[in-house]
Amino acid sequence: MSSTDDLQANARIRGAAMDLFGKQGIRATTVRQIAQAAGVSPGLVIHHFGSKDGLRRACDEWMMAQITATKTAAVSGGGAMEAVFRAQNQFRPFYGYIAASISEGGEGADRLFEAMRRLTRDMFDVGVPAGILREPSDIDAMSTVLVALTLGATMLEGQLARHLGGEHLLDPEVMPRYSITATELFTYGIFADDTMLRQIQAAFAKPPPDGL
Amino acid sequence: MSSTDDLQANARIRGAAMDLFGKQGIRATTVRQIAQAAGVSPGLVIHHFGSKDGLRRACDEWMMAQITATKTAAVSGGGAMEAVFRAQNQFRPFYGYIAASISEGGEGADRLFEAMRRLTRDMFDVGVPAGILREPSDIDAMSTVLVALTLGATMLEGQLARHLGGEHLLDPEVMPRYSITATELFTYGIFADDTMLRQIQAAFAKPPPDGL
DNA sequence: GTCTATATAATGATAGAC
DNA sequence: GTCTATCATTATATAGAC
Repeated sequence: MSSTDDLQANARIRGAAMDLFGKQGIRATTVRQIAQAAGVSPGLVIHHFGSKDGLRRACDEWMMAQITATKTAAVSGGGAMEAVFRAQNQFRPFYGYIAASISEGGEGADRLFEAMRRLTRDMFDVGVPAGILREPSDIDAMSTVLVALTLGATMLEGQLARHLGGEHLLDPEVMPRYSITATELFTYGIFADDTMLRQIQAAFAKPPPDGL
Repeated sequence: MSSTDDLQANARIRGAAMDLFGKQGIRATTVRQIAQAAGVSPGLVIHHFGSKDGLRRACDEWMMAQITATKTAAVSGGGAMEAVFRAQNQFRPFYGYIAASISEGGEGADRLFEAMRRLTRDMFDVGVPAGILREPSDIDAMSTVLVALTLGATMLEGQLARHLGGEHLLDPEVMPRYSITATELFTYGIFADDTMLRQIQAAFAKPPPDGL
């Protein structure tokens, strides 16, 4: 019982921390706020995790465990592409925390970004042979850029949602408009043809004629 | 002379603030750090701007002035599309600050995001008739999403650059790979065809069959 | 395990000399 | 205009009772 209660308080504190870290940023979130949200005293938070940074590390490790566990399940199960998409959606509630943790740096940030990049790369490895995704010319770079764009947009969720007619990305007025627009962008791009792409490829292929 | 020196110190402080705000975030940056970077005492920073928040407001206002000034120049000058692209590039060094200011909220954040969104929308208004850009089905949503994606990626510059083989986005090893990949994404998208787009459009067009 | 103090460090802001 | 010294506030972390 006591060990069960312990685990519950532990999990409640971690959950509250990930929620607030994701919404306000890690530095902007105080131990007192976390304690209040979890319904415990500030002292208990430190008692369990040693320090605020220890709590943050615990959040990173929990998140990593979720990602690796899901990846294993996705690979072993049937319907590979659906599983990969499901994995992406499954983590959307945590995008806020992931983005905050990565953007504020620290030890776990690199591993967390790498895990997300791997997840996205797996999506290409499965989706290209399946005929769902086109093959990027630089699959590692494309995975990296996609993760940065997706996580980055999460950090600006408030502005995004406000301009799309709501408060949060998951609001019923906002979500359709965002999903359709993002999918349209990832289907057709924004350029009418490949003129710009060839210009940029050419510009970087040879040493520039003059400065810059 | 004295007034000239005053302006110089003022500008130096503001410049140091925008640099550090952009790199570390506003909350994470201390008045002492800004003072040291600008080569002045912490007291002088407060003396000139009243408070840390006053300094931040001054940065927002300076940034807004730059954007509006450039917009005017771009519209009045010839070669509209080139001017718009030039405007986008001109602000890249400040993307870090813009993203930080917007993501940490406050008074100026909304105006700043709106200014960037207008700038991007103008790009479509000029680029679509010119045959350079395809017409999005929801041009306001597309402008908003593009700004969020672009600014958001800036916040993760460190990770982006690290995976692309360098330290900063502007490094000579990193920039070509990033530019080409991003342009490829914005030219071809990632999907092989419009299957996914039609699925999502259909899913949101009618009330979902069951929960969610 | 959990709470209530309390100690300590860092930060934004002020006051007054030059 | 600029600096040094200081204050007041806030936040993390500790200590000890229950």
